[in-house]
Amino acid sequence: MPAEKPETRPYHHGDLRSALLAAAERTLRDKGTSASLSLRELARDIGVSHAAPGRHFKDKQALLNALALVGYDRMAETLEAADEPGLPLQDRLTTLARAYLRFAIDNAELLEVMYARKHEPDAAEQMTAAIDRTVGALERAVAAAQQRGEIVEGDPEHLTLVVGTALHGLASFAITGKFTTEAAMGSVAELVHHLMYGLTPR
Amino acid sequence: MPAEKPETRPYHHGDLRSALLAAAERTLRDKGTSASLSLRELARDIGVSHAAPGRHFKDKQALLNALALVGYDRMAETLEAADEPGLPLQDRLTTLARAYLRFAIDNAELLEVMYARKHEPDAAEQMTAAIDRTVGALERAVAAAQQRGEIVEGDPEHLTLVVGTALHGLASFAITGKFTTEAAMGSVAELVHHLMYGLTPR
DNA sequence: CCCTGAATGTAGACGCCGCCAACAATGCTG
DNA sequence: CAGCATTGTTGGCGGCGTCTACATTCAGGG
Repeated sequence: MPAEKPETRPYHHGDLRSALLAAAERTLRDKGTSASLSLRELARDIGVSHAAPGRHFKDKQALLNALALVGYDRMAETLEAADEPGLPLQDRLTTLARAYLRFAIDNAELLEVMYARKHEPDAAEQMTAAIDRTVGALERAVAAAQQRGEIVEGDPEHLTLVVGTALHGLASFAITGKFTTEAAMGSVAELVHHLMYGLTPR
Repeated sequence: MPAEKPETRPYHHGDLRSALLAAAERTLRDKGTSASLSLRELARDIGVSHAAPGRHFKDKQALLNALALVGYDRMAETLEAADEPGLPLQDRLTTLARAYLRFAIDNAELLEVMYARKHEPDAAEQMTAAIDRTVGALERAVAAAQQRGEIVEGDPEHLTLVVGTALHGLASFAITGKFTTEAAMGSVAELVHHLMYGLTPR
């Protein structure tokens, strides 16, 4: 019988790439910001050498990019799961808005990585595609309502922009601490109402 | 005649704190992101020792906080200068929106620092005050229009939120590259129109 | 006018980091 | 099963933020 555990580590991890992304997300949640996230620490947590991450991500930014894509995927899934195509637009938007806001608040650190203004050179197209998928949920809702004559005519993309910007802005405010979670969630219904009916009297 | 310039450096810089902030902003503009901003490099640029910045900012985050406050100040000034209180709300908002968007695009890196979700412990109140001053420009416009009966009744703060979130969201999209500058600027008028009159037919 | 303490800048060190290159173990495929 | 690509390890380089001890300058009261 060997003096030490023989199979402590099989030399090859098996799926180090996924393990790194998972560890990064967990650490991100704990530390609270992406700046204090170190490849060496991730490697330590997982139990591989400090240079091992380099085999899967050419540099730290590459890992952050991959993490952002994971985030977009998860966000799109969340929105698609929350969507209720049967509802009239106002209720449907309110539902989507709540889901987005909830996700943003629960994953604030991940959003920071996703919205970081620095993965421009490459990976930009993957990023764009991921964003479009997210916005798609809103766009479908708006387009459907428009076809039912529920809302004004015009380029659906422009109308979606109104909702998208408001929503994104609200989430930003909530994340950066201008609101409490409750205040932000509580504002959603009224916000959507104003978007639907405008600021001028009828 | 002395062999070397006698007054190359007066030992005490005079206003190192301001010099650091200025250098930081310049470097930020060049490098493009706040992550690659080093106290040691700033010190080198200015010509002081690597530990000198520590006399004015207890750590790197403290410098970023101060930089954020500078940014908020400048932004508020920009908005206040652009505001035209005489205009009807729609035009007034469009003007303010354009000014905000222009500032955001021209100072994208600074905005990244301002909206960073990490200076929570202290400095939070200064930050909040700075943000309120910025939002104040919008709030005044909305309140004035409301008093003139131009727009619906209700808590002005809530109505301002509608405009504020949409604006902030649009700026975020523009900054992170979802739009070109022109596309974003071109969307402003229509966006404000939809905010004023809503999505539902009249 | 100098003396003394507070501000401000310097020099050096510590530990951490990202990244690179050389080497070792493993998996895969012909 | 031989050989090559993949994956992980070790060691090292330079840069970073921060701390401590020390040097210089400034400012104000005797």
